[in-house]
Formats: sequence, C-alpha cells, structure tokens
Amino acid sequence: MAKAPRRGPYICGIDAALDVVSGKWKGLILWELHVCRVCRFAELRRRMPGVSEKMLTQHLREMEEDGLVHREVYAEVPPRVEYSLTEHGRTLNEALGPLGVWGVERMRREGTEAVEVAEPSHG
Amino acid sequence: MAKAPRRGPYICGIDAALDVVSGKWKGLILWELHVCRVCRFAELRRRMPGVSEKMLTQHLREMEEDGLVHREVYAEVPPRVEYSLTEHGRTLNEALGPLGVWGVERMRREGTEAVEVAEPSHG
DNA sequence: CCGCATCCTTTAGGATACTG
DNA sequence: CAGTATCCTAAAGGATGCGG
Repeated sequence: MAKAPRRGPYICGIDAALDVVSGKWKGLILWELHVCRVCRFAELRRRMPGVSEKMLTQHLREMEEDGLVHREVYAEVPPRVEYSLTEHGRTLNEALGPLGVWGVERMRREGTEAVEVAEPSHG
Repeated sequence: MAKAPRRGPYICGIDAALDVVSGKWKGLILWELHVCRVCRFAELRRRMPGVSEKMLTQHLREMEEDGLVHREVYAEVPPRVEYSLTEHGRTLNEALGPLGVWGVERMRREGTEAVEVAEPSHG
C-alpha cells in the first residue's frame, strides 16, 4: 500500500545515496529547501512548476522517512505545514554540490537551456 | 524505438547530472569502470551480480551516448569489446565522490549491510 | 563472446475528484 | 491549506530466445 521496500541492500555508497535522490523532483526539492530554508507546501509547489500535488506529497513523505526532510505541522485553521531540511538533508545537499557543478558544465556542453524559473537573467 | 528523449530541459545542474546516472546500475557501472579502468562486457557483468545482459547493454549504450563511456570494438573472432570511462565519465565519477561518502555514512547509520561482491571478509 | 529482439511484469509518474 | 484516494499511462526493468 505504502511504497516498495527500497533501502538496499546496496553495492556501494553511490547506490545508497542515489536511492534517496532518485525520483523526478527530489533533487529539486532538496535544492529549493536549501534556498528557502523553511517552506510551506503551497510555496514549495509554486517554486516547482510542473509538479503535481501527489508527487510533491509522495516525494516529501519518502524524504521524511529517509530522514532528509523535517515536517512541522501546526494545529491551526487553516492548516499550516512547514518543511525544512534535516541535518542529513543538508549534508546530502552539500554532497550533491560537485554533482550540480558537473551538471551545469554538462548543460553548457550540450547547449541545453535550463528552464527559466521566475528569475530571468537577461531581462 | 531507441529510447525516450531524455536530456532536459533541466531546472538545475543537479537535474542534469541525475538524469545521466538515473538507472538502476549506472552508478555501479561508473564505479566498476573506475576501479578496473578497462573492462570487457563479460567481466563487467561478473562484477555486477544481478544485472541482466539487456540492462547492462542498454545502460552502457545510453552512457556512451551521454559521452560517459568509451566502447572499443575489436574486429576479432571471438569478438572483444572493451569499455572504459571517457574524460567526462571520469569527472562525473569524481563529482560523485562526496555522494558516495555520504551514502556510506548513510549505510552505517541505517545498519544496512552492503552486499558482498566476491570478497567475503568473514570466511 | 557480445548483443539484439520480443514479450511480459513492476514501478514511477500524472490527472482528477474529494476531505478535514 | 494541505493533503488522500482512485484511476490511468508511460517507462523501467527482467526473462528468454536468436544472431553475427
């Protein structure tokens, strides 16, 4: 009902790490939570054009289970839930740094344009 | 017929990088080719318990297309094909280094045993 | 030995409607 | 607002058999 077992056994550390970031939006979630530090569901969604509610919820729950994301629920009306990175989430993000740099290099090589996300840099 | 389009557009470098390593065995292929430097198909397969011929071929082809893997075909009988990393493959592997370290840490935290790969350390 | 073609199952991802 | 439930399609992955 919930999700496939996941979580190993792994052959090497790369395996173990890729497991928790595999998922169409997980890298981006990590990045956005790094940028805004604390973020509500709706705002996070706004920052990620194209993601569906289902996928965002699902990915956030998995990342919470994996100890990457902290979910703070406020018993208010209307409800408020704030997401942030845990310590493990932060270290993972740092570990992803060099990969991100490599990815940017790759985009330059391939001439692949990144999609503009509310931050046009050429007016 | 070949494969889905892939290759962007990406939201950030992480996206672009994760795209080329997403695939059940790609991280491991990268690692094994890093270890043995040059590797034949059969040997590569032996080093990766559980992978099917189809998946190994498919992943290797995609990684070749992505400029990560070099495929050297020798016109001999019986045929011989040697795989190795390209420069981009090597830099990607280096970029994956911190992620691998993080993954090992994660396995320690979770108590997840890595599977033994032809190297039993406890008799 | 290396790999392609085919068929099949499983999983990921998306659209939509509904709820506390 | 922040989800859950259901249904559906597409893609990944796996088993097996054939071919150069």
